[in-house]
Amino acid sequence: MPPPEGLRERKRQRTRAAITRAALRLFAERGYDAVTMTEIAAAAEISRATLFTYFPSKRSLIVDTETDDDPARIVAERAGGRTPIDALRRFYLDLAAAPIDADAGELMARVAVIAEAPGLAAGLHHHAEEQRRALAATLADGAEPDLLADLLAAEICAAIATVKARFFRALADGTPMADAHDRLAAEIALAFDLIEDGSRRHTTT
Amino acid sequence: MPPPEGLRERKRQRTRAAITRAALRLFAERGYDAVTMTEIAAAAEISRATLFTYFPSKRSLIVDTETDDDPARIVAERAGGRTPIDALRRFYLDLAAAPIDADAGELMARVAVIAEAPGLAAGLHHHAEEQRRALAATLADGAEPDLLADLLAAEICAAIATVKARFFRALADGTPMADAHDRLAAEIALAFDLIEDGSRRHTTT
DNA sequence: TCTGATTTCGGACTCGGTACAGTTTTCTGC
DNA sequence: GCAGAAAACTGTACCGAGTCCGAAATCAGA
Repeated sequence: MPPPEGLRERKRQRTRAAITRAALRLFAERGYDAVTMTEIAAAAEISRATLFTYFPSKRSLIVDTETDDDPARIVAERAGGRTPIDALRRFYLDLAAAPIDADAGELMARVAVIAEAPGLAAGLHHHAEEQRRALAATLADGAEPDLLADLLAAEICAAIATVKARFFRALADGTPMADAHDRLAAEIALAFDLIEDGSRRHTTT
Repeated sequence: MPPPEGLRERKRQRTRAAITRAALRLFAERGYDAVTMTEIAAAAEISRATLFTYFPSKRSLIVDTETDDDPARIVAERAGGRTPIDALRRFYLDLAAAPIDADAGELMARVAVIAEAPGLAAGLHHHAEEQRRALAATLADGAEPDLLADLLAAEICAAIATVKARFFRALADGTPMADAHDRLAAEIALAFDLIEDGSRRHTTT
């Protein structure tokens, strides 16, 4: 269905696009916290109530959860004989190897907004916390996670978040996409090496 | 100054105590999210505006930041010749060995409230995030942290948070303080071993 | 007791988010 | 093409956290 079916759906997607466009523009102009939902609704030419049917929260306007890597799922669906960490390492290396398909300009705008929104990290961490919990449960095969599962899940999620943050930070600071992309793969490899081999192998201090 | 100086100061401390008492009671009765600041003010017999001069946010009513372990400080002030991880391991083992001095009943009430407050983790993570950033900077000797410093800081903070969470979870679930306390030391030791030696040494999968 | 500084107070305000009833638009079956 | 069901949109009223302000009460020092 190349035309996405129905006029209703088409309109809806157009409205949705108008909202994100307006929001991103306002955020870029004045910063996340200085823009109100009422203003975004006005800029997108819809009512405030309607805005909340498209996006359940202000945060959801920039934190797209569609492109969602879910560590727990990756571990649960790993090929036989492969360790959880190996599966995760491979997945994220593949992810880093793939080209960025999204609109680079829009992505950069998002990154820039997120990079200097102080009140935004909390929401991201909430999402990360759920992923961590799920990963711990998966590592424990669904049972109540023991200490090792909890620790491993926490370390893995923390490492992934760290590498991601460094990637986006680099982009926001002006590093060309190609360079940041290259570095990303190397950093992912080191992150997983550190988890598997321990810090003793990787530090001199 | 055994009488803390001045009638004003005495009154202030009494009011502060009344607020925390009222808040903790209400939270325990109905849960964190179901209690409003207006209700707390009424229960403490002060005005809502005054309540906000004693506690700047609802969260601050239960998250006492006074007993504050700061990893960055611990690393920065470690004895010469000791590695950062060693310093942290020792500090947290000592912390676990020390008896709990605070009022056990009130502490348990706090823990119980926090354990089932869904909208509370965000604030805690914000604090944790600042600690993580500070630790990374300290590990990098104040310079812009490289990947290794970022990863180590993230893993350490994640591990500490995990062990703490398991401890409080156990208490909230009814584990006697003595048992939870014993387990705490063992879990801290394993957490730091895992960071130093890597997961390969500690898992069979 | 008078004066000046703090504290407290009530109330109005902002902003994110929810609830709802009523209207418009689109879809579907005839 | 039309009637009615379904969905989307709107305005408005509401809630709770948090801020701000002017006025009143309270305290400290002389």
